Amino acid sequence: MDPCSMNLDQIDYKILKELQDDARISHQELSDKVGLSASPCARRIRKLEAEGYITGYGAQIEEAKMGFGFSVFVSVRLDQQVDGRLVEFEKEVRLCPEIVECWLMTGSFDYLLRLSVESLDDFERFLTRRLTKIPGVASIESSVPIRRVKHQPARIR
Amino acid sequence: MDPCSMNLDQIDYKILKELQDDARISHQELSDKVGLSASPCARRIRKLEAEGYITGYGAQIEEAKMGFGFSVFVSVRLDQQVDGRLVEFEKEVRLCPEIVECWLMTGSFDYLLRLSVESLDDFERFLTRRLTKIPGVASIESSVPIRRVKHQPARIR
DNA sequence: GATGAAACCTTCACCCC
DNA sequence: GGGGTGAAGGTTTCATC
Repeated sequence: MDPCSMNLDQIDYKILKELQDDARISHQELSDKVGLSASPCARRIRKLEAEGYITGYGAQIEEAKMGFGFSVFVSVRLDQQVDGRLVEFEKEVRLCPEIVECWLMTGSFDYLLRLSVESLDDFERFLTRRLTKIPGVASIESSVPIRRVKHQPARIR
Repeated sequence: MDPCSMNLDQIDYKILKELQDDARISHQELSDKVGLSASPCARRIRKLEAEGYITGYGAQIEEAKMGFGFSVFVSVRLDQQVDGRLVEFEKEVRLCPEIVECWLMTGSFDYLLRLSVESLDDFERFLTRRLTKIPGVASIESSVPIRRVKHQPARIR
């Protein structure tokens, strides 16, 4: 399952946690926090990147400030569970900027989406003009969140 | 709604997009991409940070490599919708490392959680020993995803 | 918005345990 | 094998235009 697994120690986990919180921390400051000097600290980071533990570094953008403060969860069921339908649907999903997250689910074989839109009006427009027009979409169920209580990008041991 | 809104132009949006993809890009390279020189580019970044458009920078960690490659969505309904119950539940949520995401939902007034666990066994343990033990939890419904089709941290105009 | 100098950070070869 | 040191090169920052 894990072709290139190396054994991480407590220092590695600490480095990952610190970098998850602040990707722009300097090697020097980071090395102080984890109890190492800058050079071996940098070496460990490079190794974590090369082995795929760290996949990238991203700026966290405030969606609400972008004008997309309104999220909606949408469950979508397709009328046929054939592979072609899934491929076609997923292709459309990737093209919609409103869909910020999409999961293929077991069970009733449908998709869970999170949309990021400006308003309820905006959501309705997207629903009627775009989502329902995708071939194979059989039924749609929406849930509106009040607020995000917790959000942790990834769990670290 | 937006106390400190400044008008962003196309260059600002481009800067945000580039930084979302690669927070560690140098000001020099970024300035080339957006058609500016390094110094005004850095000024814009500082402004975007100060005004709250950029809330931070984070390393992206591969959960699967951490041993938590298994996600489960869980819908939780509480037996009472009184404020105290919500506060208590949310306090527990923040303490559980397995819960990586939590939304308070409208409608049936419950929570949508995403768990990050090692395995189905691990999930069952968490469910029976911890989640069902939280006071006020009336019912739980789980959905297991097959894979994440799309994941965009935040939508940018 | 651009330039250039000072301060800072990253990187690498090298040494040590 | 992994950790420390120091010098070279690159990057950020700031005053200035």
